[in-house]
Amino acid sequence: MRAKRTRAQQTDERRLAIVAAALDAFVESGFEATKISDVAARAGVAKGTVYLHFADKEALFEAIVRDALSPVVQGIGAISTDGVASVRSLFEAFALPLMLDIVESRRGDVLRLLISEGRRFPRLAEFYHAEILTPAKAHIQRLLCKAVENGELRNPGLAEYPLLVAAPMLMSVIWAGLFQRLDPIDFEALFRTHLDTLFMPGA
Amino acid sequence: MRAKRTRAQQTDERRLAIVAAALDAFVESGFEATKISDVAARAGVAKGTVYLHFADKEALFEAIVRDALSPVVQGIGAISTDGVASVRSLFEAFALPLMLDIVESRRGDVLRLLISEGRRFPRLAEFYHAEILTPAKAHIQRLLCKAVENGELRNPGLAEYPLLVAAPMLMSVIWAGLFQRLDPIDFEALFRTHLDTLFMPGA
DNA sequence: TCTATTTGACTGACCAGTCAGTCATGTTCT
DNA sequence: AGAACATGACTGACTGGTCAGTCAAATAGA
Repeated sequence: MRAKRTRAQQTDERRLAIVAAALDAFVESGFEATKISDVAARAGVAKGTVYLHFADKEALFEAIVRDALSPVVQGIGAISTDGVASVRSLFEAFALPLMLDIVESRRGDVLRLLISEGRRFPRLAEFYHAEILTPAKAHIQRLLCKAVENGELRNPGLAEYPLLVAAPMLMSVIWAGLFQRLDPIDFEALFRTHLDTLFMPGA
Repeated sequence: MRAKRTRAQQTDERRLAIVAAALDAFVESGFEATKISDVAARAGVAKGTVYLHFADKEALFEAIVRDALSPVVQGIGAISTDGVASVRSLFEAFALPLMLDIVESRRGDVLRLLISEGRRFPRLAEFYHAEILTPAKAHIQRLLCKAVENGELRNPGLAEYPLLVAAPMLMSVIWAGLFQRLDPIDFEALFRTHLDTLFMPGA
């Protein structure tokens, strides 16, 4: 039994199929090496159809990266610091699963894609910086300041460099993409050791 | 006054010119987008000449990355731990300048290139892993063990994860490539804060 | 029927890699 | 020494193939 669909719905579905196919293809091959005909084939659509939805290859690329990243933008402010015993427990409860998800999921692929192609797409780098990095930095910084208040941080100066807290995640994403098959790493243990380094012992 | 050159010398010079030009071109545009004709033009040489020295575009790419990375291999074992007061001072004396050099020099460009193209060139990823990462990891680990003996490390468990020590460098390289122009970072201060986090205070 | 949507063959530009020919350099002979 | 010859490094026009983007024709919905 086949559900009836309006034309508008079909069009939307096609667009989503194209976006999903394009994400796979770009992640797999990078921008230059990805063929629009291949994206179309994966989406079960003719090449021309891709051009009904996106002006050109660059527009398609930027659209899928923005789409994939937008949910992250939403989630960044979600963690509340109110009435929480320790900042470390917050990190363990939220940052650790988030990191493991990013490293192992499609989001990690997108991050790698951005790192690889960012220089050729400065607008994308700007978008990422403005919409994700800056809020994320501010959020981490807020948490770190709270941790300093609580006397949880071994090095209070860390509050000025939230990027140092995030660096192991970036490294893990890159490692997962390039070396995990040669030399597997236990990312969870790595991240826990990182927390042990940041926070006072015996909390 | 023009020095006389033998044929062999001229050939060598041309080869070097091609390698240098190719490095610039690949760093600037990535593997796919780089045109051999452009490499040739930059080297002041005809396109065919490039193919007298390198079998194809991939061979040229691998050659320049290996060439650029080999000096790093040499230098890794050079730091001695004998009769040094503190491991931290060793890091400050050697690792900090090394890191600043990598972040700001051509070596950083090559590292970014490797991160971007590594998935498409597994042999290169393997080479980098075997010749650089593994020895570097072992070396850092040796230093960390010594630091544990000295009671210098705030978190002795860190000795199991030398990558955590290197993560800020990787992050800096990526930041330098993508965001430094939007949002400059003082890499030296960042790295010093990193050291403050790793080592006991008041050393 | 008539219109909006989709299709895929087609075009034009582009580029990796080739190869027949050139010529500077090095070698041998007188 | 100097002329005649041999070498092979270098050149760049050319080939074969690829692919982004177009558009006239086919198709499916209203």
